[in-house]
Amino acid sequence: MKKIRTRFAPSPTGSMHIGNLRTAFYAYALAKHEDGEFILRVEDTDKKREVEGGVADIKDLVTLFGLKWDEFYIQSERLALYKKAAEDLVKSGHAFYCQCEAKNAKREGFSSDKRDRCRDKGLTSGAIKLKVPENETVKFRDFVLREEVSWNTNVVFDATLLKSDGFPTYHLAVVVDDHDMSISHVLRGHDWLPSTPIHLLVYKYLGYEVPEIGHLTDILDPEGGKLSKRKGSTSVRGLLSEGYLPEAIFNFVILAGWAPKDNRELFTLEDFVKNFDISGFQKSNPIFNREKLDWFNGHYIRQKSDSELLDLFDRFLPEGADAVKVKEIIPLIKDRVKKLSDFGPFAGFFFESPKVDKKLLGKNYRDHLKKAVEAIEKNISLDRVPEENSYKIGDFFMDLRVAITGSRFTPPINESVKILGKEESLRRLREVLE
RNA sequence: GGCCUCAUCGUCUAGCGGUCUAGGACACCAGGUUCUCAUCCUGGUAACUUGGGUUCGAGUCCCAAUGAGGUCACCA
Repeated sequence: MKKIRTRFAPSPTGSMHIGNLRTAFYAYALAKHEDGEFILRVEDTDKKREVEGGVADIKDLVTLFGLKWDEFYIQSERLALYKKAAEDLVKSGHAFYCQCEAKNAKREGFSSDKRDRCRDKGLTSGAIKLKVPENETVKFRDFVLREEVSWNTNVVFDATLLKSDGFPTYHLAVVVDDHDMSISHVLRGHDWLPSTPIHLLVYKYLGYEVPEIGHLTDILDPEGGKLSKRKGSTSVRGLLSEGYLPEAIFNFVILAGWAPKDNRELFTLEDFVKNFDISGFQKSNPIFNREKLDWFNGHYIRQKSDSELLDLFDRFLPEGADAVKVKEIIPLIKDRVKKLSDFGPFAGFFFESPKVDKKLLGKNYRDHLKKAVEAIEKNISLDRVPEENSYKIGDFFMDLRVAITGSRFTPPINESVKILGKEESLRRLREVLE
């Protein structure tokens, strides 16, 4: 059987989106499940949109999520290849030079002209465009949709293959590279489906064998439409900086658009590769569900050891927080946080004296707190105070909680007082009693 | 608007002609554990878009309508 070779081909044009990352996971699993090869290819053919450090960022992220590429390519270093292919197409009569001004899609809206004016001018320089034939049928079987998709070439436009600056467009580069790199399965976003007939024609005219091609679903925004960077953070970097673990992002994202036969929910990359099956691909677009991501994140946080968490929380700690104290706090908040950035909301009171809203206190709070002060001064367990004074346990601890932390929802208050220390605890109680 | 794709609980999904009085997960609700919150454990509410076919039999196959998404650049 032919070796499976897939590629992840992002553009260094901005921060990576979770949809792109998901494509990488799928492509990786598709190859590795069959002991195939995974190739990383940077598609930097639009020099206007390229961002500084984009390539390094892609490599960093792919590595962070545990994907190892077997080969690495950068399209801007392969320009001669594309130029040759484009010129070959002109020679064989399937492409032509064009010197028209670039169209501005934003201004013209949807275009109706499929055929280019330069088609038969016999120009010998400029951009190179595909000469699309009239009234032919092009088709392929999509391995994700498991369905044949076809077009009449009358609806396909004379796409630009080589720009006048010598760089290829996606349409040319993707075909030339996938062939040159012996890619067996092309996996890409749904948004590429409408331009597939262009690629099919290029494959045909270049005499290349067409690989398996599959189009993935788009992850949708809860408001409807494609995920946009404006609504919520959907860039991978953004999620990471909010305190989501790579394990959680991975698990969440692979399950948006793919599902195992046995309803299993928890996957590591290794599990995913092992269980991967093409028939698990979904056909309809999933909606980005923050609650489920939060659940995965909480789950994976709880899987971590306290010392691992100490490192993980590092970026989210208040100014000057010392490691010894943080280490004591971690067991108390581990079951409570959904994101690493929740450290502040749950444990901020350890580092900064809270403003206590007296309205949160019960009517007997003065008695409760006085007795608590006495107990702490004498090093007596706070657990004994309610029974010795016939206080309702819940009421006593709630007043103590509010006085110490300023909130009704906190980690266990007894342990918190111990971590906070005798001095500081007494200081806070007395301040409320003043 | 043309073309393309899709359609099971609120969300992610299982289901690939009879085993579906439709299963799981998140969320939600209720109960238990508990000094609060949370974790954890129990239980519960909740779905086959509509209309035609095909078939002994349709969530599962076909067609249409409707709805949703994508695309129509010398961007990817």
